[in-house]
Amino acid sequence: MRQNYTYRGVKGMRDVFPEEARRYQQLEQRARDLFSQYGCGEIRTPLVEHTVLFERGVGQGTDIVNKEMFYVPAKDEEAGPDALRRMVLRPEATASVARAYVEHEIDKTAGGVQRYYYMGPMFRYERPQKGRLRQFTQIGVELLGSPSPATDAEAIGMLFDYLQSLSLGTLTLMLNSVGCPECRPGYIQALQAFARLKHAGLCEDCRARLEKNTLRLFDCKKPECRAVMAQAPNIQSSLCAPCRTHQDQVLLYLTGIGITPKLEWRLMRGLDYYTRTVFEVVSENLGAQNAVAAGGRYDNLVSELEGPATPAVGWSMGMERILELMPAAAPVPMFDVFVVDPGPDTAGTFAHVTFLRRQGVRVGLEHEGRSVKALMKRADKVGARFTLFAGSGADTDRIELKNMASGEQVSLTWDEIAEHIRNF
RNA sequence: GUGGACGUAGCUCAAUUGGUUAGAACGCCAGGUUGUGGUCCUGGAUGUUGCGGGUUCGAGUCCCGUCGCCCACCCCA
Repeated sequence: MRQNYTYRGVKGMRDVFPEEARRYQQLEQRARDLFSQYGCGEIRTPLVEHTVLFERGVGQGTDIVNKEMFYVPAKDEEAGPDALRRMVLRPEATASVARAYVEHEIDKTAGGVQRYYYMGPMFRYERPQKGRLRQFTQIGVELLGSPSPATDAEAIGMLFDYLQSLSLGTLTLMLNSVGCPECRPGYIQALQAFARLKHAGLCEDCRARLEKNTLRLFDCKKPECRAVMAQAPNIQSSLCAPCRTHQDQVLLYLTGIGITPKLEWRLMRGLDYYTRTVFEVVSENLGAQNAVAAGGRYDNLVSELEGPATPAVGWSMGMERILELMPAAAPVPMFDVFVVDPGPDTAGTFAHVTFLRRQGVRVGLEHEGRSVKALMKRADKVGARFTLFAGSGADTDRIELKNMASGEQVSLTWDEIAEHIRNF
């Protein structure tokens, strides 16, 4: 990698070359196939949104909004109120999906539960480290319009099935409930009361969290704090009856499809919009950034965004983190046939090759006029199953087609080649 | 934003207590008689040792700065 390069790419943003891009494509394909089985259709929302969407949707107090946004400067001539001139690169997509749902009045035009999946880049201005980039890719699912615990289970089931099909090593699915506006405030108060009593045993960061983001007290990694928090009041016993029932039902549905999440009462979420069910999938092989996917129910987000009361549930996963866990697949050959034509005049060969390509054959052809030996090496290196000797005197009707594995060589006309390869 | 490591050919690494033309494997390129690969053999190319400054007779080796990258914190996918 060149250092000190004047035109280098932006920090925390990667270039993906074909070999790796193929891995992304496989994940995407698998997602499209599976999610469509669940009746989900793809939704594509813009990479740029008004800042206020995330301030309102994700939450004013969250780090994502406070320090991780990529701002997009507005042009001077852009008119409108201030709020609509401030724009950012999206840090996540749930708020965008909810926004689109409201903006297009989907509840009126479509009716029923809306089931979407999305995939694409997200942007967060953070210091890069293992498993964390400034531009990263998420695949996510959002199911809007259903309050049913079965929908929670369905969303989790999709995620589970997806990850299961990728052989990623040991993954742990953790689940919890963060309650609702009815029962959560009471719990937070109880938690605060507890933490104030234990104030002396908490680290500096946690003392700050205590006031600003009480639920996040559980996220501290310091052993002292963890020890203290292990004694903290359990949100599970503070849940109101409807939340309690909801969770029981989710677990019941999950059990029915063979999924038994680990109930983790300390699991909270960093985004404000979650209600009731929250879950997270972690791997032990990812270093500090160990979450592969996370999500939950957000019954109030749509109405927060001036939409109709619309309960919803969804999740998203980080493709790069999944890729990190996936063993690199064996490289696939780029070509069926590689053409050996040392030149110098290759116009005829070029035309024939195009003829083959138009028949769907993947043909490799170099125009640099290298030696036969060099071209053969290349053919071998790129894994072509066949080589085709063209050019010079014998370029009229019959050309030689060599099977690279067996060494067999046959003489064919250009018209016969495509079929010969297809039948192999 | 905070802390800690690291930065030598395309890649992975080496270079005695600072000492003279900075090396190796792999990869790449070219050959090994006449247009046929994978193995083997021979030969070849590439580095302003990230950049800038300092100490020194002399620095890839030490010091400072800077940029980059990595890991961790914070936080999260």
